[in-house]
Amino acid sequence: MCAYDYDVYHDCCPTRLVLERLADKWALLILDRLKHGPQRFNSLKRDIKRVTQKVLTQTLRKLERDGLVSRTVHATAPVTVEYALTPLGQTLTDTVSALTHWAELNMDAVLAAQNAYDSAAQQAAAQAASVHRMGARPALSPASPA
Amino acid sequence: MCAYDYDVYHDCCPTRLVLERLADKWALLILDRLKHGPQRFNSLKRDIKRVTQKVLTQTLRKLERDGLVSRTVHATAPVTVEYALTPLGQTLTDTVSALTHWAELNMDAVLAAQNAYDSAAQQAAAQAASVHRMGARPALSPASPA
DNA sequence: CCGTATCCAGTGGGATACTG
DNA sequence: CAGTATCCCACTGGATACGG
Repeated sequence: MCAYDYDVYHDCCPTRLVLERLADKWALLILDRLKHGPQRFNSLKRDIKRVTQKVLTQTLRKLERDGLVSRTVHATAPVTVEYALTPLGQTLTDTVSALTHWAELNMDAVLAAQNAYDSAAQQAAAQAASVHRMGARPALSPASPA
Repeated sequence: MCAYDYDVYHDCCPTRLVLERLADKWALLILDRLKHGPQRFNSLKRDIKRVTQKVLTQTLRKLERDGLVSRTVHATAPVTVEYALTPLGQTLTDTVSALTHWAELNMDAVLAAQNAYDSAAQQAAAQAASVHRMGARPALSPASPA
């Protein structure tokens, strides 16, 4: 994961470094929340369900390091920290929106495909068992026929 | 990772299920390669540097299960398998292209931001050490000054 | 050629407790 | 409020070997 491990990447396009950073569930979710304006730490934590402080902090640091998100500390009574998209980060909002939009639109189709795949795999497994002739792939989650 | 663990997600939008699948380095890379037309297994393996068979197979299975990629076995002498985007998968190509395109365009900016962040963190750490007054965040990779 | 099976090290990330 | 620190386990994904 070390960004300086360049010789590991000498044989492929360096955009993969950036892609790896973007290919992160939490980063995408944070970027998505930040589209709607600056957010405080706990606000993000509440918005993005089921994320722990540790992971949220880690991800925000990575995004800050990559110049996508800015971190502003307000020296108020109880310290207040605001996270916002940098200009660079804002150039990503359209793409992230496209991704989340696609997810919303096609969620049903994906779920249906999963069900079809699983039931097909299940039948194949059952058949292989009854005929007692192996050859069927176990698939991802065979939903054990018990 | 179980897709049926719905109660885990009852308090957030279910698109996250789809997003989690998409937020995968290898899946993105595969989708990107498949834009250019169907590919055989070993062709993909050669194209996508530094991916192991196991991981490539796993990722392809996930994509197949989600209905984004089709798997066609040709019963030739040495078995031949072709992977291609399904119609559903093709609706994602534009978004994936946008992502990789962004990565290419802004790679330099990201790298520059990383350097700036690291050197700033390094200076802060050094200063904190000399003044012997703690308070600086260790940052991600402080590039130990030692 | 296209996988699957097994082993195993590394790490992501959850739970929890503590600070400024 | 906004973190940091620690423990620790589950899972990722690499290497290797074998099978259809």
